[in-house]
Amino acid sequence: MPKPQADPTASLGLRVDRGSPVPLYFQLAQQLEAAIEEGALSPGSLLGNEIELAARLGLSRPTVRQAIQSLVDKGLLVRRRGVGTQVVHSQVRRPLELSSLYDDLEAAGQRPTSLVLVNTLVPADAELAAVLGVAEGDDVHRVERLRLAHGEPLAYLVNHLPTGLLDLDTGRLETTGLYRLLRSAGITLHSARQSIGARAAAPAEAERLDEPEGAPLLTMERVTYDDTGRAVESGAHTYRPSRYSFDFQLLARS
Amino acid sequence: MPKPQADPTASLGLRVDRGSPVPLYFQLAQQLEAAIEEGALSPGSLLGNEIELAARLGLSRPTVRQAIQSLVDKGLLVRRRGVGTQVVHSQVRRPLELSSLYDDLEAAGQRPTSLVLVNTLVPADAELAAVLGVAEGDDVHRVERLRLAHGEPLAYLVNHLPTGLLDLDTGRLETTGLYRLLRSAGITLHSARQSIGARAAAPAEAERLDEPEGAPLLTMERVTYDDTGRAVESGAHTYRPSRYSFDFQLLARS
DNA sequence: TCAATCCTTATGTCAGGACAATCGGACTAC
DNA sequence: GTAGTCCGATTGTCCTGACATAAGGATTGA
Repeated sequence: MPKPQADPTASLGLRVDRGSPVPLYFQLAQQLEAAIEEGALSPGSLLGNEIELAARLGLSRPTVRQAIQSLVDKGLLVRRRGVGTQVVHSQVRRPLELSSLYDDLEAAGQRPTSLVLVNTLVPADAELAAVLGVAEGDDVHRVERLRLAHGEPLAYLVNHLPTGLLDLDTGRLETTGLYRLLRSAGITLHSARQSIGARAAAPAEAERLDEPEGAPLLTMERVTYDDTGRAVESGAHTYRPSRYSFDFQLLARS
Repeated sequence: MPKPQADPTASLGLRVDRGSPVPLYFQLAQQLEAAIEEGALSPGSLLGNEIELAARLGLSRPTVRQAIQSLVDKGLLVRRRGVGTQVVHSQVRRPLELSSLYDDLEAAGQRPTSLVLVNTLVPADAELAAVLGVAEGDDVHRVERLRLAHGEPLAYLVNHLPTGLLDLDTGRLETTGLYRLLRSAGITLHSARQSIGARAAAPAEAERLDEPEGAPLLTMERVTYDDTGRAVESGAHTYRPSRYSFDFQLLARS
């Protein structure tokens, strides 16, 4: 007896363009992701088997698997051997990214502004030299910024960068994020080591952020590396906890 | 002229056991990872091309690629078309995991202890019912714990769980972490939504954690989902920032 | 009625081959 | 000398085919 088990991908109008330079598996992954995002593939529904899907699209099974796997890695799908592939119905789907505060705020529609307080060269002390991988006493960029949202101070950002990577134009620092500057200088960001904590505001910090002395502050220290393992940035940030918190989603790795 | 360009994987004594039920790509990935970890493959060195490696091990290229890709996903390797595969030389390699505070402390050799203050059933209020996906007024587990390290209070943990998933034995809660209990109950943890912030300690909180009133506290709120998208746990934790911070490594997703 | 066994179905693993795209160095032409 | 071009090396993409493994339901047996 033929099961009337509808394959939800059948009615999606999926198609791939073999003339496009975009890889086939990527085209498929994008279309599936869009379908999930807009609800055309409802959470919890089975996806219909890979073989059929491959046949329907005129693709090979490995290609289809590669597309599906990329969505599994993103946490959108779950595969079960012997059962099928299922749309996970998670509330939020924002993964933890290597993103800058600026981008985060902009995405949240907060219209962030930056005030560059300091943009200069300083000799690296021992600790800074160690994390950035330069010699002690070598010049490094030092940037201090105040990030505002809706005209209110939100965070105080101190960053150090090795010289020679990019030219830190104060004007551009005020209109965009540091990560975006790094990327547009041809640097491939690879990983970052972060530490998030809290402490009481020292007098100078308190004044900068318009908080009372001793108020709790959220702190983040970070070192960012490019794909060669070279440290490209180190930062020490303090946030007003009433205006900012770190929100993100974790995925269980396999 | 033959290039005397030594393939560092040649001298590693790599071998796979076809009789083992462990997938071949996984065996290879483990051996490569071990070699990187112990320094046999030095940071920055090229890995030698996939074709040769496959031939040497008697594997097909897709299998070797799968092994390498898994290490790329972990951030240990970087591939460059036309160049080769390179060991990234990063300082730390701990990824951000879906791990419990208990496991983290244990891994750090801190010998954590737990004090279960409350372990009972309470009716879910509107907010809790919404995040856990139960009806308002339904009974849910409520667990309050104090986590100690070296006899000093470290964190105060409040968790809520739907009923019917597992039996929360107070004794086991004191000797292990909540995540481990969930996993051993056959629940596959899939993702978690986290929010990390800070605030001043209220009088009751301050006393529990042995901090002065108004002291800064690090806070974390979390909802954990299993692979069907069902919420299996929700927690509100407060940490003493002098004793704990969130340390982790982020990877740029492709 | 209940438990063990078989069967179907789907994903997981692996092989071997082909061609394209890209990087970097060497070579060439101006 | 300098810029453009070619070329070899290596990974990226894609194909076909095969068998293994696990999950779940159906069947069969006590």
